[in-house]
Amino acid sequence: MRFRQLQSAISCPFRARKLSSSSINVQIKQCNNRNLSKPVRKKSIKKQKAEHRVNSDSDIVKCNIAITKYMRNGQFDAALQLFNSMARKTSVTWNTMISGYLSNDQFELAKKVFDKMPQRDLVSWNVMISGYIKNKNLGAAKMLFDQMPERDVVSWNAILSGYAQNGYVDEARRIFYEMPVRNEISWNGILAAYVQNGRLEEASRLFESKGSWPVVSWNCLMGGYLKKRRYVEARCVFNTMPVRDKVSWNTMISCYAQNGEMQAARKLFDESPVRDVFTWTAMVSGYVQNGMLDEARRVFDKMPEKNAVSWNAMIAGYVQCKRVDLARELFEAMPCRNISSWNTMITCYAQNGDVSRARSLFDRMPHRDCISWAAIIGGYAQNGDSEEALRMFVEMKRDGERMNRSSFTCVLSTCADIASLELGKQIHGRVVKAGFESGCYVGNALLAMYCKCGCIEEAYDVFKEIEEKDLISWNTMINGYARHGFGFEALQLFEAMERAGIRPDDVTMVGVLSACSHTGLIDTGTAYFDSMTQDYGIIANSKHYTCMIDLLGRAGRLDDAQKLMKDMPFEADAATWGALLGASRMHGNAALGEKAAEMIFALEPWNAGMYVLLSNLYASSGRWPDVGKMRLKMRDTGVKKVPGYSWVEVQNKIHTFSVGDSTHPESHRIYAFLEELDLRMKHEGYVSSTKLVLHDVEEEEKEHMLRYHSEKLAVAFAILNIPTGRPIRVIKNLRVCEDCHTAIKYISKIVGRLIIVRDSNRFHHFGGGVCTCGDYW
DNA sequence: ATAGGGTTAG
Repeated sequence: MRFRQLQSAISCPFRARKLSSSSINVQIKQCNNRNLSKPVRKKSIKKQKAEHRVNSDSDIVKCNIAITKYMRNGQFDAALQLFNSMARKTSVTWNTMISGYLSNDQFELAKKVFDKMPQRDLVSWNVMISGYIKNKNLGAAKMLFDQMPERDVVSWNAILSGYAQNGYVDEARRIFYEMPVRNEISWNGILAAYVQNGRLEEASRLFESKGSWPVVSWNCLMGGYLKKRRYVEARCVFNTMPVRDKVSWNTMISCYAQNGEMQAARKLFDESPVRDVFTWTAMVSGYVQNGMLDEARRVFDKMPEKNAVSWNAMIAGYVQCKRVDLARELFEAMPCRNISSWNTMITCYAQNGDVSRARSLFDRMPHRDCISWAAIIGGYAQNGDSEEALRMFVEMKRDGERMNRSSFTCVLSTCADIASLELGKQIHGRVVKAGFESGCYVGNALLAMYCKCGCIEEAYDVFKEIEEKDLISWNTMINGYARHGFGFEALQLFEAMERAGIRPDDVTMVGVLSACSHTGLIDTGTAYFDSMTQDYGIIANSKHYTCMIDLLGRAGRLDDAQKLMKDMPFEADAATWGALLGASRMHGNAALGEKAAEMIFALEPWNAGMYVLLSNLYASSGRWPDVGKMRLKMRDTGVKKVPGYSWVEVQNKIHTFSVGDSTHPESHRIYAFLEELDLRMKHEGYVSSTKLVLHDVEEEEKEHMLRYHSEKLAVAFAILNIPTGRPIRVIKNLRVCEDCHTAIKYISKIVGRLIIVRDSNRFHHFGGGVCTCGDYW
């Protein structure tokens, strides 16, 4: 019936031209000759006679099919040419044009066709509604939905998914209950609404409330667990689902890959009945995320087909390990760059100190989004040019990048990553001006920024101001306290959270357990660990186990820690072994430490930090031949020790220091001050822990080397340049060295200052001769 | 036979 809606043809402007029916067929034939493969052409020649006869309905269908094909090939000009040449059209013809333009990201052209269309049918409205949603204009979509003369289940499903994609879960639920007819896509729509917005408990409750879901819904739920890094539950879904399609396999492979279980991922990759770009890309990014760059590259080179995501994953891998040249090489070779590719490269240059290259890419890229702006702003901030960073921030507004909540959030998270407190504070000011302060999203970003910049009190002030705190707000604050070594505050806040009736998730519990570990609350920690599954349905992941092993290990219960590790339902990862290693070192169990270190080696042969740690372990017991072996092994595997550096922000400028650095203009003053401090420290009883130096050198020489570590230089510089009474905030890219840690404790007492050091793992608040980490990290 | 709504990777 619908095919016969020929009304539209009457008002078609080209009817006036009186094209003969044969001329349309000629047109089709030409198109076929130019663009279609041989078998199709043969067929059309065979049928040529029939097509010559009339301008029939079947001719129109043939044209429609041809238009669809053009559109699928991205040839929307050819599609338009054919469309224009048609004397008669059906509404399907028009709808095909609209939908084709939309799938080619030509929203404006689609809208033009929709507006010009003489008689719209249900499909036209539905297509346009989803077009608006895709174009991030939910308001306009809703307007069309309200305007349309009649709605069917597709219209309702489209608007439901629109609400879901824009975070309006409650609205989506209302739509779901309001709609007159529901099909399985509607059910999947409401399920996806929960999943996409991180409300997994509701999703799983919904899922269990009803039997028989289509495979898409199983995939949706599994993907939700993947996004939340709840791999155990994801695997459980995978094992339970009655039918599996390609997406199911791909999702499960991603789960393993992201959880660092590359062998399991590989096994599933081999077992999977079908492999597509997603499958291959999941493997590439899995290897990348686990630092196995060579393996990633091998898979990447073998891929039968690559898209932008595959290229970007590989490039990001090179960026991660600072292989700037390889990253650039791929970026220049890739045929299908998108915004993300440009953004990755900009970040790459910015993080490697080449802001001018970053800027030149930024200026050259065809389109910018808020990530691009955050990357370039962060680049300037990170390289000590806060003025230019702020100027670009203003520029962003002028460029039309909407200063919405998400761009604030973006830039704030950049500030957090690079710990650029001054810039963060300036942006905080602008957030207040824009009236976004009390909102949850921006509030959480501000909160995280202050936590990561070492301002735990300011973070709490922001936390208090957030009107409707969500799970993320609580998690950020609890984990912030825990990472700063304020275990007591973290636990208090957790109790407040329970009183407020907010259900904790796995992330919350990581904060809680590590707080227990830092405050030495062994029984409390054990009780929380045991109860979290029963009370909240949270299945312990490797991070929870790592906290527990840390907790037991710290208390010297190495046997219990080992037993817990054996009882884990999955293989221990490097972080878990790392906790055991730390405990072994603390309690002088060299044999166990060595075993742990070797396990970490096996799991992460590229982990340079581990070589150094193990070298130190050998060195501390005078096993110099083993130290030498380590050095050889490092050279053979091509692992490069990441150079340690520390930085500190003074009056809007970031000052960076590396080991034995003498390039800073105030170098002489800094060294003189350190000499002076050294004398006073020794007077107080400080003895440098020379046993930790990697090399077998004379005692005096060792002491000399230790004194020049980057964190000490940064601290000394900061004391000299930051007015008394204000805290000193130093950031280090690696873990703080043990000797420096001891020294900074003394220094904090001698100069009477609060010194906050953020290292790659946690925060240390030094004051009055002690540190909040309790000398264990 | 041709047009519309739901799931996966950076």
